[in-house]
Amino acid sequence: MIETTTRSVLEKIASEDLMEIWAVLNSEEKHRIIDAFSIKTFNRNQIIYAEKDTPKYLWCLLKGKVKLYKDGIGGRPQILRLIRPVQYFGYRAFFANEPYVSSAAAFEQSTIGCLPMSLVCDLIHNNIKLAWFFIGELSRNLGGSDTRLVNLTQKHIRGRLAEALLALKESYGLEDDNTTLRIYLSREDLANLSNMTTSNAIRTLSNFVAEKIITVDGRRIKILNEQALRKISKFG
Amino acid sequence: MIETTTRSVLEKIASEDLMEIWAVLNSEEKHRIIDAFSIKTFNRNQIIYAEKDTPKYLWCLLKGKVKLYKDGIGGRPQILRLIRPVQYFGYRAFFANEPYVSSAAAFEQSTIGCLPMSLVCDLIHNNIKLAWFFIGELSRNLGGSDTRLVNLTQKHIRGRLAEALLALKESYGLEDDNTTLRIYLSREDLANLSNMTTSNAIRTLSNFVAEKIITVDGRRIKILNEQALRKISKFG
DNA sequence: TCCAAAATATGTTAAATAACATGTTTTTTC
DNA sequence: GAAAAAACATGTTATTTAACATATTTTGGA
Repeated sequence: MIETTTRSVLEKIASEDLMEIWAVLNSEEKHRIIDAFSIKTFNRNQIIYAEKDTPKYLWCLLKGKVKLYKDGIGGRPQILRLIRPVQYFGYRAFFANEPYVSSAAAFEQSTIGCLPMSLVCDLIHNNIKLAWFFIGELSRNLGGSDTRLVNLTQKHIRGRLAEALLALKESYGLEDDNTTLRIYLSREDLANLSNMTTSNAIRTLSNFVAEKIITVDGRRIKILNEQALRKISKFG
Repeated sequence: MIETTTRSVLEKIASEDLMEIWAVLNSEEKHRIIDAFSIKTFNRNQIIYAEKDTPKYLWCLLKGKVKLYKDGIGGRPQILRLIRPVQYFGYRAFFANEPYVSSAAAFEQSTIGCLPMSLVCDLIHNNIKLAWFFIGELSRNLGGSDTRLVNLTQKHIRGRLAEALLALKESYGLEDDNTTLRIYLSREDLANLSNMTTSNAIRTLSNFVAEKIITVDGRRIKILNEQALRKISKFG
């Protein structure tokens, strides 16, 4: 039964982040959520929703890693945002009352919960705190998007790649060795994150290795000199 | 007295857009707004607020034209959004609980109302519709910002300039002749809107004139062939 | 009205980056 | 385990765009 599954998965997650949103609800409302909440598994590179789709659900990444991206000129994708557990996504277009302008896909196998937006709207009407949660999230995302716009348009290749590596660290953290990025991206994804061709991502990555700023072993990237990365990112 | 001024200016504006937000308030709440509302005039190029400032007010453009922009590498500004009457702005950073990441300045002499955000927050707590208004605005802006990111990074110069001209038409409309843009931007502002150097904005504008897509008379731009502009913008 | 400053215009050169070509390695699939 | 496909790597060339240089025109003050 879905309900049982939901409960057990949610209990395993046990994240304050996840729960703090719903903490404001009363017991009856919480039951409505648990009943409506369904959990799906997405495989590596599987699309969760696509541009132009009609938004219906609030998605919640429970486990795994997800990218929001948008296909541009000639279908060239640009990664817009990185989603980590436990974050909500996919609600913007619904709130704007438009079709999705971007797509979501799993970087790796991911466990994702979803809740009908109609229910979310119902709950917002009775819980101003839920409204505040979304106002805050949207505001932070918009600030990030504006900053990213300037960074991606004005920085040179090295600056953009350095920034992307720092963003990956920020979003997904490091392994226990405290140097290895806890995400393994293809060179293509790395390029789509940094607005450059795959060839240039490979080349620039090699340059960073030659300069002993990072090491690369397949898709495993170790950050040796974060200070240098910050400098390159800042200078542009 | 400010109150009198406020009333008289607001009566002149008489915009449904402006009022529909506050329509949900009761009489006592409306009085609180009118008392707290103050109206300022900004001259051409005058800065309304600057990056890193602490946000305190909800701004409302009553008359004139305003740009939101962000200084990037080497101080090169990028225009992020165009504000027209009657639109609200400057609230995002407050809601995100961060300093401003962008600045606002008047393109031309503008009349702008402002209201303490603390009051806005108070009102939101009692009026879920006000919360919905901001959720909607933030959501539409975020979608626009994501789309703009891809356009500015992937389109070539001609595409970016064509897009900028269409955006200017969209935001500020045309004069009575139904061809002349109702805004007179410097080539520099046009460049900062389209992510290119001033020289390239001038050059590309000249090319469009040579191709009979537009005419230029000083800062007065007439759109002769909007279809062509759309094609150039779309192709990239 | 004249001067200085800013804005506009245009040509030339240099730098950054994409596009293309080609080979190698790794991964997937049957 | 072999074949095919995908990913990675690297060199070369072409294109796009910025940077620079230098006039010319317009604008805003004294």
